[in-house]
Amino acid sequence: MEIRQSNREALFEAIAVMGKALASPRRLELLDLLAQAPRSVDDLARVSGQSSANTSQHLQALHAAGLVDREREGTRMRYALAGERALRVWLTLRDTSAAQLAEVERAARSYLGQEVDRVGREELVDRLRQGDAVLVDVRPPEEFAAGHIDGARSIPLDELERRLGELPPDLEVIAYCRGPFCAYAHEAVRRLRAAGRDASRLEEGWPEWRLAELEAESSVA
Amino acid sequence: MEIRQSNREALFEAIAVMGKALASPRRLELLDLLAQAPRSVDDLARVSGQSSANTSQHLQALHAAGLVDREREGTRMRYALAGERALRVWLTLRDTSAAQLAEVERAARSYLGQEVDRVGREELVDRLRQGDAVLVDVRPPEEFAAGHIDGARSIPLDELERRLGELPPDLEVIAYCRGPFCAYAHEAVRRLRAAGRDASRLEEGWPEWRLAELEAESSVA
DNA sequence: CAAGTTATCAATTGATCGCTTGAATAGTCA
DNA sequence: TGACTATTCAAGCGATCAATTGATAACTTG
Repeated sequence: MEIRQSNREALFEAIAVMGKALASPRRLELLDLLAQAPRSVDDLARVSGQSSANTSQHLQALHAAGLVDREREGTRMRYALAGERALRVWLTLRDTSAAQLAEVERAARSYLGQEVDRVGREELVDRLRQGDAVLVDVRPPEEFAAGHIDGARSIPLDELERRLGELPPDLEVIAYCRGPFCAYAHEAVRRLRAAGRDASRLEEGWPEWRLAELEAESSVA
Repeated sequence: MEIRQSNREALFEAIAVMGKALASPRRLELLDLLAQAPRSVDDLARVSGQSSANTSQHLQALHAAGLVDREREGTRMRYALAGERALRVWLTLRDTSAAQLAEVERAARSYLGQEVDRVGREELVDRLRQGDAVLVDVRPPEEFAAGHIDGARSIPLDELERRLGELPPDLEVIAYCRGPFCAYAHEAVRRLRAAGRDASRLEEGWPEWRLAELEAESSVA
């Protein structure tokens, strides 16, 4: 009886190991970055503006919680999200907190700036099939290289104005980035509009698209 | 630029509010109980073996994180899981930790005892349609009253032997309980087998069944 | 092998968390 | 109104956590 109870406690304690990993804003930021592409420790440290030592510690915590994998690559360590499951945990937490906590909504709106026109997944597919829109991935090129929506072309946000000429002038531009809480696509649409182009953003980003693909595959199989 | 950064940090901090709520084994246990049925504070305190004050504090933390709702009911406060979203967060965390962390698997096996035959959702539906099995909910009656699988009959675990006669002797008994990490159905099957009955357990419990129903509804709509 | 890079470790500090205890509050019912 | 119950509050203590700093270890390249 006593044994039963301690086993039960041990079970919740073991689950809480993963919960604890989700309790720090820094670690969530690392998960968010890793959802785009695998990266090295000090790459992540630089992008997230933290010290290497601190970043390394957080990555080890995420690893111990089963949320990220790691692999030596010569002199550096390559960290990556631990598969579809880890991605689903992060997106579920993010979306649920956005739905349930007014403060998340508020912080997101404040970070993203003025809202712009947006299209959903099905509308995007239709538009591309009809050929009256072009899909642009405005994330940094390494992230595009690590994976992107089929049919997208890569124009990082900071090259957008310079490379406007590459975009067929008669087509609407649909931009996407890291996800619904990433400011890149919003900013891209605002700049495209300022340049006189017809533009809108895809509601979701690459991680959401990819998870949907993975889930569609496994439900077929 | 600075403003942008602080907004971005604020966003992750706001999301981490929900993450922090998932960082304590006690709170996870409360979520697990609330996934079965709404309950009052000291009901939860009694069932989870904690002091009322401590339980109340944890429930307030879960409430502040948007994971549980509460409502006054006369002299007591009725806490309930905050809808489908909160349920999905908890089940996702639980299942992902079980898949990714060996320690969770180990703790679960140790808590559940010897494995018994099990059937999946589709098999259950087939068997019930064919009429060669009877579905039994072995959870406490309050939980059955708060919601159960359509077609199930309620026989709480501690009344099982006494009420064996209620079960048609020529049918296999399929038992279910709070979920895959609840020991009731396992124990019920072992006792039924010991009594000479053909028995197996449903792989999932009521919360998983309910979430699947809710998701099916919303994907149709 | 030596120099340089990348990652981790170890020790420390201040902050936060978890739980207990005892008191205060809100609501019910005789 | 007064006794009673359920819940919350407030203070306090020990444990854990987050971040910094400086040192160490692992690996590559010249």
